[in-house]
Amino acid sequence: MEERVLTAKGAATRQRIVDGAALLIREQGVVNVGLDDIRAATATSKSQLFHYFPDGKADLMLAVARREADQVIAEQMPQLGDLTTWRKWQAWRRRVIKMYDEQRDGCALSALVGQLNLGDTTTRQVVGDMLDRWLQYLVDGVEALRASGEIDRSVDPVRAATAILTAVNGGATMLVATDRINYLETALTEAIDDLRRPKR
Amino acid sequence: MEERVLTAKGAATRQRIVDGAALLIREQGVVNVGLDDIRAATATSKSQLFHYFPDGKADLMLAVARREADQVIAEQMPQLGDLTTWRKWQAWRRRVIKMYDEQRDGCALSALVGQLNLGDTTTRQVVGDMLDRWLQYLVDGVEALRASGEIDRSVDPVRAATAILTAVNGGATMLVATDRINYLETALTEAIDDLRRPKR
DNA sequence: CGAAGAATGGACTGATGAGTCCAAAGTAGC
DNA sequence: GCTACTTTGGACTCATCAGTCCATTCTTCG
Repeated sequence: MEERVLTAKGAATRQRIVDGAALLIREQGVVNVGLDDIRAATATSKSQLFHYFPDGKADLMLAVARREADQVIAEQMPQLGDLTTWRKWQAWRRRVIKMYDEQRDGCALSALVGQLNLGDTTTRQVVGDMLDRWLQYLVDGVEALRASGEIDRSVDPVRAATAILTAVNGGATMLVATDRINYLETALTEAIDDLRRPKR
Repeated sequence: MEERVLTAKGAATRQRIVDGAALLIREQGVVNVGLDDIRAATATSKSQLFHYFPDGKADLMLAVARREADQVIAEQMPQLGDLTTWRKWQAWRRRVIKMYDEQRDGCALSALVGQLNLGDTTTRQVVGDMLDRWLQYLVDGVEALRASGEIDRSVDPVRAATAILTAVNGGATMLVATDRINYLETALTEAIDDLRRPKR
């Protein structure tokens, strides 16, 4: 739980390990990355790995999970944080699609989600928190559109935001599974366009 | 590639292995299931595993993948195959939500998708085919609604079906990742309800 | 029956990979 | 520059697990 006392050098090494591990895992998947691979890729020794992550691989994987979860949000900025007009929503949409299209090898989220051990509550927490933050940005965005009158009053911001978030995640999952981007593209576009369709 | 000559007994054993492996994997994830576990759970011997799956674990995993892919479709029947009225769409929707809600431990699809090795083209093919079939049922359903005038002519069946399929997959992924069903419930409901909202 | 081939049992091998350990090198503050 | 602590190197252990091999028991069918 408690972080040990780390010197600047130590902190840098720790970070190097997490970053290197994250990269390897994106490229090859959790299963195919061993501590020795990480060691080699980050120019460290076995003892360093266990020095900075006393509980071993699980510990390190959790650190990677946290890093990647933050990354997922960070990659969408600044657009995600400023969904105040229809035009900006479109910019975010394009950004997301482009983002996943480019790094189709390694969607950080999917690598995380897909390969977590069933019942791993800590990782679940990390992912859950990330999704909460993500959802909140979307809710804020929908509310902004509603406030400015760009979409109908009858739109429920939380429900709409949830639908959009799910479209992104579903699209990303299917992208990884099938290497086809069209699910993401279509579903996200439809979900956003639906904001402008009047409810009945 | 070619199946060997199997006696009835042999075929039964093979099936027992695939079924047992599938169950174990749903419960514990691919990573935590070894050939010895499968051997124990199915009352078989090592030589049997390699007799029926000459290429070893990868071979067996592929058989499991195929089985599970079929299962995903089969579990939604007969509703999925007869989405001809609005009422039937609702029945299917409830069915899907209930299905995932109950077996939240082991969504066959997610277990598959999440844990496949990156770049495993054969598994990708299996998943891709399954999604194609699934999508086709949805497209047929949307077209039926359109033909009967229950929804607007302007609805694009393929796009709408894609959005719905993505909602299910995204919801399922997030269910596994967070143990929360609400993403699936909300996103699927919204995606289906959007069918009835007039385009502009 | 009686061979040919299918099905089964289970010991054995070899590789891999997580985690341990101790000793050495660096660093900080007094 | 001395002591306490952090950081680093890397060999070693031990368990796990996929895959091999051969011997034995069934089945089928002429």
